[in-house]
Amino acid sequence: MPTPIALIDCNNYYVSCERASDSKLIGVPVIVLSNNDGCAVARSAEAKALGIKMGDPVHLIRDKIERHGIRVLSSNYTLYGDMQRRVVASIEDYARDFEIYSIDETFIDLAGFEDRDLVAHVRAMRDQVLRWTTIPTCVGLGPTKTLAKLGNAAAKKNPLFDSVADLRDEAVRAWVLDRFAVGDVWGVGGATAAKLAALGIHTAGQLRDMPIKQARAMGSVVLERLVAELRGVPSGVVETIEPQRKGMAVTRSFGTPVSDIATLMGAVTQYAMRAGEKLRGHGLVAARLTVFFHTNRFKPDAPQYSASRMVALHPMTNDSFELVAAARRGVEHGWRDGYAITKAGIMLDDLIAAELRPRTLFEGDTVKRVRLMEALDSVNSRFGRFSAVPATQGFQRDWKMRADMKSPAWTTRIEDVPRVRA
DNA sequence: TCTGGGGTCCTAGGACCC
DNA sequence: TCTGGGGTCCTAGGACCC
Repeated sequence: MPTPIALIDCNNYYVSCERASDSKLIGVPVIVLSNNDGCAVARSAEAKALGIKMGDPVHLIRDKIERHGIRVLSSNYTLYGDMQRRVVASIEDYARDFEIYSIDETFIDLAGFEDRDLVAHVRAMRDQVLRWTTIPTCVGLGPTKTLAKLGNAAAKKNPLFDSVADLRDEAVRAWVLDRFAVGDVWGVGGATAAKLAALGIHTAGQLRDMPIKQARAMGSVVLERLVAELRGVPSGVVETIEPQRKGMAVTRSFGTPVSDIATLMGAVTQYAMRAGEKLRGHGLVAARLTVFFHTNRFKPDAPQYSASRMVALHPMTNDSFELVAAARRGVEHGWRDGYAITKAGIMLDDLIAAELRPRTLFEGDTVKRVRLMEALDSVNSRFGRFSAVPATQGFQRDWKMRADMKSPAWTTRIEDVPRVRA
């Protein structure tokens, strides 16, 4: 019998975080938007009931928002990150090992707790999260990660479960799988769901019963493992040590389109500066940088253009100015006049720990540059991001993304902490 | 009349996730 | 006017080598 695994997942996470700080948002329909205020990425139960879907572009649901008085917020990642820390702290007593899977989900390895009533155990855990953070959660229990995830989804959807579904129980598991759409299974996306449908496979139960060889032929080892997991045979474990990161990106859509190279250079310079800061924050160096930019793909009638240029970084580096120089070279090579660019980004690949980086013969004075970067980071951390920037970044940032309805940094900036009148 | 087989490394692109 | 950002993993195919 495999070790039981639990998945705890916060309900409507971004909305719940906003409600933790502003009680006026409780009981009314609320949505939180993606970066650039583009689409709805979190919805309260009330907003879901009004038919707002995940990923709905906000400009297409304007009338609904006004008609029902839906509260709309820009995303506030500082707040969500800080709240995550608090959620994890509330879980710690209930698990010896866990894997933080995303900003609102954690897998828990329940090895060593098997002699307990695990349903009571996870109920106590979610009570603790609620008490300490006000954030409601659901929990799925199962012999594999896929089944824990599926149980979590069932607990969310079906009120019968009262927020906790235990799929270790064979009868419960079979009942849930037969009613669970195959496209909602973790790891089955649109492309795979379409192929499965052509074979008459529409439920998680049918996928579980698919011949393993056929699964392999259709969706390679990925689908093969998935079928095994649905049968209760683990093919992945709870990863308790954080893996070495392989790549890193800073990409943004523009608030208004950009049609001249100087402005694009300004934006890309800022992204490269930020990418350098992220690299140093993780103690890493990169071996290559890719810069890309493109026009608006949602407007097929407008002239389309897309460029992507890879630049090798040798020696490997996390020096912001080297990254900026590489990125600017890439933009120069890829630029064409006459297009309205709406998005650009920097990607860094082949990362390794800075102290493991290979040395080269002609490095110059790296000590000075390292100290310069340290000074830059400390200025920006003390006086706010982008206090010290290269002039090439420009001062007119007309392209910067929209975030018109962002809540204050309630929990992380002293001026924003709410006051309570005595 | 006849033109190998097998291995590694790298990259691009697809699919999926939250 | 207006459609996010940041990741992972896998495979196919080309280049190269002996």
